[in-house]
Amino acid sequence: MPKQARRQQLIKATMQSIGRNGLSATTMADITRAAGLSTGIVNLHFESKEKLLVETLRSVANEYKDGLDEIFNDESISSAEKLLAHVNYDFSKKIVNRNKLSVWFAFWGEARSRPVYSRICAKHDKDMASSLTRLFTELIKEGAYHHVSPRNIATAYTALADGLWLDLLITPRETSPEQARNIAMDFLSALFSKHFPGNNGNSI
Amino acid sequence: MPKQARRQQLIKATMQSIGRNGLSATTMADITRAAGLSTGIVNLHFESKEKLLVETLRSVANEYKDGLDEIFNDESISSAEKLLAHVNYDFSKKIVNRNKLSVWFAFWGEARSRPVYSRICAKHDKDMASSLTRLFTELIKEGAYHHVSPRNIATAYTALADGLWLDLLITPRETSPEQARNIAMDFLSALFSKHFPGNNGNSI
Amino acid sequence: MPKQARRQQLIKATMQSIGRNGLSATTMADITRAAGLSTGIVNLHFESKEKLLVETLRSVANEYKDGLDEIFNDESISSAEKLLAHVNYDFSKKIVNRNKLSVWFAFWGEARSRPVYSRICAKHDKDMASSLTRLFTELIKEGAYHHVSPRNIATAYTALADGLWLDLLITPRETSPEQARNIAMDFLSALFSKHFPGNNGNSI
Amino acid sequence: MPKQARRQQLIKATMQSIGRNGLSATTMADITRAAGLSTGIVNLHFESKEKLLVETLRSVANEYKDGLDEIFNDESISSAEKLLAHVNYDFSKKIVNRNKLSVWFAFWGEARSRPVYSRICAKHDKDMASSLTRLFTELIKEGAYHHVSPRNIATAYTALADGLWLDLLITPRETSPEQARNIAMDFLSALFSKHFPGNNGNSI
DNA sequence: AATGAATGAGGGTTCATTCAT
DNA sequence: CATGAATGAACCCTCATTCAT
Repeated sequence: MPKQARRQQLIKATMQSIGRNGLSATTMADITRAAGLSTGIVNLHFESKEKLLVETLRSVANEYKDGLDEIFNDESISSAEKLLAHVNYDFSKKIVNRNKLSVWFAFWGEARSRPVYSRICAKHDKDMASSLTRLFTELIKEGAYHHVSPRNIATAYTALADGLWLDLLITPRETSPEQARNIAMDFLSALFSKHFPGNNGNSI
Repeated sequence: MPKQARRQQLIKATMQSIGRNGLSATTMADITRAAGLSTGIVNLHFESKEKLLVETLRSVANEYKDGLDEIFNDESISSAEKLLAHVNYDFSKKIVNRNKLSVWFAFWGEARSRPVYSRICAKHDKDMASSLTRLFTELIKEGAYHHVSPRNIATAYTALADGLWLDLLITPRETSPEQARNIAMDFLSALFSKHFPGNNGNSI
Repeated sequence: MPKQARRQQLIKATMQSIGRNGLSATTMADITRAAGLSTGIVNLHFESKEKLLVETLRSVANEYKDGLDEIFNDESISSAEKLLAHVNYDFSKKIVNRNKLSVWFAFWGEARSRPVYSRICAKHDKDMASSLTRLFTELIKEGAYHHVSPRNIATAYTALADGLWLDLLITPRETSPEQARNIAMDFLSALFSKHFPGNNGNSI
Repeated sequence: MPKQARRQQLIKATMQSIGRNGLSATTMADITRAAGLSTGIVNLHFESKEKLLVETLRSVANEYKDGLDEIFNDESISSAEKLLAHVNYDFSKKIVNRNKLSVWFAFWGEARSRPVYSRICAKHDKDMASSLTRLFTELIKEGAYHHVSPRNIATAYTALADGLWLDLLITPRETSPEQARNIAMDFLSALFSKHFPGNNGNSI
């Protein structure tokens, strides 16, 4: 089995275990069992548990970013359409699932005391913010006058999405991805009513 | 020393350790050292580490709720003023500090796989949501016509605040509590321009 | 149980295990089992296995040195008598036994690649050499003319004793402590026939 | 590559690793890396690590013995000259070097608890002792009257040489092979002044 | 013959918990 | 009540060995 595939297999098993047991209760034995492999395999491919965890975080972050980049780089659609695609993406099955959300919150919980996690999360946030800011800047150029800076709108949208993810993670019975998506769209409608007029009321 | 005081002392030490070391690296020894007490003291007063952790989460949640209740129950101020006070409270020194934010995110990260944490967080969210919903309902009654349901506005605001807390936790150098507060106010201004006209642009 | 006594107990158990199993096959489990204590006890009292091993080496070295110091400091006997006592000591039951000899050779075998061991052994050798040199110097002063320097005689005696210990360790059936002692005495007789005339032939 | 050459290559790599890292820290990976070969190679040629180690000890012992046999079997020189050659050999570059001394002491340290090592060392000692005894017997026959038995002189010389090797291994900065050789010669001079008159004082 | 990815028993260490003082 | 020495299960990691290639 190719080296990269093995690493990916182990990262996937790690995400499963974090999803099922939480980060603090995730043991090497859990991970290797989930992968159907032997005890020593992680140290063979990642040197240590810690490095596997870091790669797992990086993997989730990169996967998220890659999906967004596809949207951002699509030159056939307008900025508003990109934003719409962004929201749909943020609350799609690919992103909103127990394992991946668990990974995000697990590492956010530890980030403050682990510089490595912190750096990865911070860089990710920065990347996301600058892409979104560009988008909002263009929307405003297109005539959507607004007194709030594009940068702050970007921060607000990201915060809103993260907060909605929390609801989806903790109270999945009371919040559906669909509802969360509509709430996010209502936020955009409130700010850019010309670009997103149609969603009004959907989130109810 | 009175029993309750000792328990409070240990809960405080736990918060400090979670703030400094993260939940997964917080040991009983860390906690008792931070409290200046001996090894066995936690098991004496809380039976187990797990129960101390649960009480710590409960303590942070209750403290937050108590502060809000004071605002909600203040009959001398209007709904709009209550909302303003709420926002100010959410980003005040009392709430936004390393230790307490660390506790929130630490337990959110583990909540999915620990029913006890999940239940506490879910109940807390529900309480907050219903108070906020009532507030937004009244604002709308007061003439702020809006097509989004009060319930969803409450969810959105809470999500926004949680997401901003994440920024304050992970990138404290790039986000100040003041900025976060202003972003939250901009959100309310966008929805309730009549009640909150003044903040426009402050968040820039 | 007093802290020092516990440490001594563990050092003794370590010596036993090194004597029985060799250094490389000595596990923490062996040591704690030999001491009749639990798994974690070594890390509680010595922090790590490595530190326990170092303390074990130091203990054997110090015990040897203490015994010799008693002889060296005894002002009621002559230099020649001290030397005689030294030889008797070197091949006495207190020094020549499986456990202690095993410790010496185990650490000598690892010394070259472990600076900590090396330093301890080197310091010990230096101390022994200077004491012995003083003794030989006095013997020569007392009229035992000799063309070999006292320092070199000391080195030679120490080397001879160490080498005889090796025989006692590896071929205990073919070499008795008594024989080894006599061979060492023959060596001294050859160099200081006036002081040690009587042993001639005993070693046969 | 011929089978014997490969085995020799691995034995050499083992000696290097024992010299550099010590026996207890010598892993199969160290050995195969030092040999520039792959992981499984040792088990292919030696079945197990243990057997490779035994062969390494045997190799060092045999090499030492072969060199001595050349001296013993040289019929063109006298017994005294053989003894002189023996001493020179014992402290020559071929014998006194980090790797080989490390091997000797490493296995001596483990010999007591490993019958295989013990047997090899004991046999080696016995062989050496009998050759040396023969030599000393002849020297005594040649008129060097001595009251100590040839056997014991042999034992003493061997012990002295081993002990000097220890100095060379542990405190190489304070003892040179040259000095050690001279000390050994002084020992022989003291016993056989007629045969070895010249070294007097060299060791100073 | 040689490789090196994979295995898994066994190692040292940590740490929540206990209990005699 | 409070202490802290002692316990031992469970953790992560190492490394000799195997075997498909």
